[in-house]
Amino acid sequence: MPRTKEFDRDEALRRAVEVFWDRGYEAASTEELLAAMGIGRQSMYNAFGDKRRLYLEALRRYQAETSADMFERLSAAESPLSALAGVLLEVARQSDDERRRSCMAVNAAAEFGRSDQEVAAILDSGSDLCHTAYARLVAQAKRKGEARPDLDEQAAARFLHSTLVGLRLRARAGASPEVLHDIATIAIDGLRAR
Amino acid sequence: MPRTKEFDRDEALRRAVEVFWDRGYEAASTEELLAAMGIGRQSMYNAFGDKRRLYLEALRRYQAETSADMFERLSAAESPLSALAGVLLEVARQSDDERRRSCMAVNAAAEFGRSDQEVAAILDSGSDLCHTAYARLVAQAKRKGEARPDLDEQAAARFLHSTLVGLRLRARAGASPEVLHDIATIAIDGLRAR
DNA sequence: TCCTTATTTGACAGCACAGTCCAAAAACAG
DNA sequence: CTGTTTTTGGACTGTGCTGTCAAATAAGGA
Repeated sequence: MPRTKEFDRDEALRRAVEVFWDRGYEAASTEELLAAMGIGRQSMYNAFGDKRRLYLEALRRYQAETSADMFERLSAAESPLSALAGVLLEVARQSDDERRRSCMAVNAAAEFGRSDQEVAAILDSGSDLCHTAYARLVAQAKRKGEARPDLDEQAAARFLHSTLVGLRLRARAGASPEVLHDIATIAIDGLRAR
Repeated sequence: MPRTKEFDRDEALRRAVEVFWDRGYEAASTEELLAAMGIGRQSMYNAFGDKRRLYLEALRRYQAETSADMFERLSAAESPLSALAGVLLEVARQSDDERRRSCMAVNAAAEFGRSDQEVAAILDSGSDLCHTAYARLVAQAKRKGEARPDLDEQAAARFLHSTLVGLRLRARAGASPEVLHDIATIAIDGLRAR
């Protein structure tokens, strides 16, 4: 029987996510990655293929985890609109302690645009998931009378998604939690029925 | 007397902006830059110092030009709120023909975060300029009764800035003009007095 | 104990990159 | 035409990068 692996693949990937999240794809060197993952060169190439595949896997994992978090937060709230507000405000809150890393997916979109098909596909699927969730909540909010009755759910969902992206990039650019709080508040207030 | 320069420094910088805008700082190689600028290696090093200084100069120039455009657009409109709407909608319109490059400043913010002090300073000054312009227009809109009277001008200005950033990144991520149009419309409608 | 098989380790190849050096060309004053 | 001064182009340097290779190592099964 062969020698057994000495490292935990999942844990190593988790640490690779951190590095890519901080530094992006290009700026993250393999040596930096290996140091953070705590494994040797060849082990990484054996387990993940190459830097690019490691990145794709890291991006998929990041998206899966963060969207799971978000969906949990969306379903836990007492009302649809406050659930959406909660998600936006959470980003504003996180931006301080989370070392201003923004969101790995937002960074990926900025770094690659649509130049990389696989990256674009991963990001698109994540965006779609968010979009449907937002649209459903907006519809609920309308039914409950929380949101303006004339609101187009699809358009509002697109707006919310864009707002989150903007929030995260403003956070990366150094905006303070108060600034981000303002942004989130105005965005939600604009949807509210008055 | 010395030999006279064979190239137009301004034109060369203009072309460097295009390359950095498309590809960012890291991904733009000097050879790519030189080819686009139409000059030799040594000429670039003589005229601009090095790649980093060229980038900083390109970023400053980009910001000066695009904000001049925006201010013109903001002052030309018939009403404050429609001026703001015009700016947002212009981004939505541009995103098609402009080869999905988003905005060089947004890309720079994503690429560098706050890791580069000089880049951050350039971006901050641009953001400040936008912010004051937006705040003034929101105040005007309130006075004219176009905007909600309870609106906080500073917060609304922050919101508008974040919305623009979001729009541009969504454009880079591949959002269609219709999607961007929706985002812009909902954002402005949220500020409007009803 | 020895053999098979997979992982680890360290060294190394190949490449692309930013930046430098130097000789040749070009412009103009005298 | 000559001398001075700057630009120019091409070759070159050194460095850092990703990815590979081969030998050493570990873990069981025969």
